[in-house]
Amino acid sequence: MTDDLVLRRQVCFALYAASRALTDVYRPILDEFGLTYPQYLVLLVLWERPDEAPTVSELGAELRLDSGTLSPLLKRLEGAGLVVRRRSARDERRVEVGLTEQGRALRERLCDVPMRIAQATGLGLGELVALRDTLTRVTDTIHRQKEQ
Amino acid sequence: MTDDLVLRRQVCFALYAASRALTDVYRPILDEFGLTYPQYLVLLVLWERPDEAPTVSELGAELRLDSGTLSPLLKRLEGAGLVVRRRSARDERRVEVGLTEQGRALRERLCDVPMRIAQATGLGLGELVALRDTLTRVTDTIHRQKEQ
DNA sequence: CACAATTAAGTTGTGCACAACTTATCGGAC
DNA sequence: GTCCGATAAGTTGTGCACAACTTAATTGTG
Repeated sequence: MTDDLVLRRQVCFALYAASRALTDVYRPILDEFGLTYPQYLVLLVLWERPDEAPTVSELGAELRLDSGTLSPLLKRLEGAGLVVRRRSARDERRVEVGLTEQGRALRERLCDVPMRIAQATGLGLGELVALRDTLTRVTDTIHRQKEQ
Repeated sequence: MTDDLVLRRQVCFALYAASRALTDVYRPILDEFGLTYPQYLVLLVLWERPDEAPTVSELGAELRLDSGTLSPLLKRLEGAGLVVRRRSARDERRVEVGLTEQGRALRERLCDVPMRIAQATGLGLGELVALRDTLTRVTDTIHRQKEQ
């Protein structure tokens, strides 16, 4: 019963440790491009819809990050010349984030990253898909509870 | 093929998102005790062997955190009166971390936390164990690769 | 014993995350 | 048109993570 407090038994620690371990795999790869993992995530969203120029809020909804995290991160991506920010014409509160030519071009240079990461996990494709779906289900369950 | 770059397909994002979502569940619970999640993890290790007073390095090996993270964290736990740090007698380089009476007592007040977290995931016990084991396997695989 | 290499903890600097707050704009009720 | 509440982004402050470095103690080798 109080054995529940043992570190190795806890899913949460396994999750926390695995998340950091995977980020460790990303780090040297992304370092070559001067990117951090959260910056890479922002680029992933932008690459998915290269002509939409989502707002900061829309990026945040996708990644579940708020402006307190995204504003300085986007400023750094802009400083690196990968992204442009511009106030929306019809709603001056919004800031639209678009890719520069350089940011667009980076996509092809990073397209083999997911495969390299998948290999590092040591899991098969089926296991990876199952793991992803379980984790997504957990995340969605938690967020659904939070909204009530 | 380049669809591999889609955010929702990536295990890593699922992992990153799930880890943060679970920390969100912990936050209000641990807040009542003035703890953060990493601080709680340190206490978990200390509760497991309450009479050993592990060194900073030993804590770090267990949690995979370095002194750059642990030193200030332990200083805060000491400030909160939950932990004491003392230089080892036989090796003055080492710092041993022990529980105070207050830190020891906290264990009982937090013993129902794992169950509350498990419920928030929406997963059954079997799924939780399977998830934990898969994640632990991934983490171990990555760390084994890193050592070579 | 001397001293170079190693080890342990701490410090500094950068970049997330997130809470709490501020500023500016927008939309609706009147 | 005016004002009030809501919304969007940014700012500030705290606490991780982690790289790179510093300081101090210890170990190993000649």
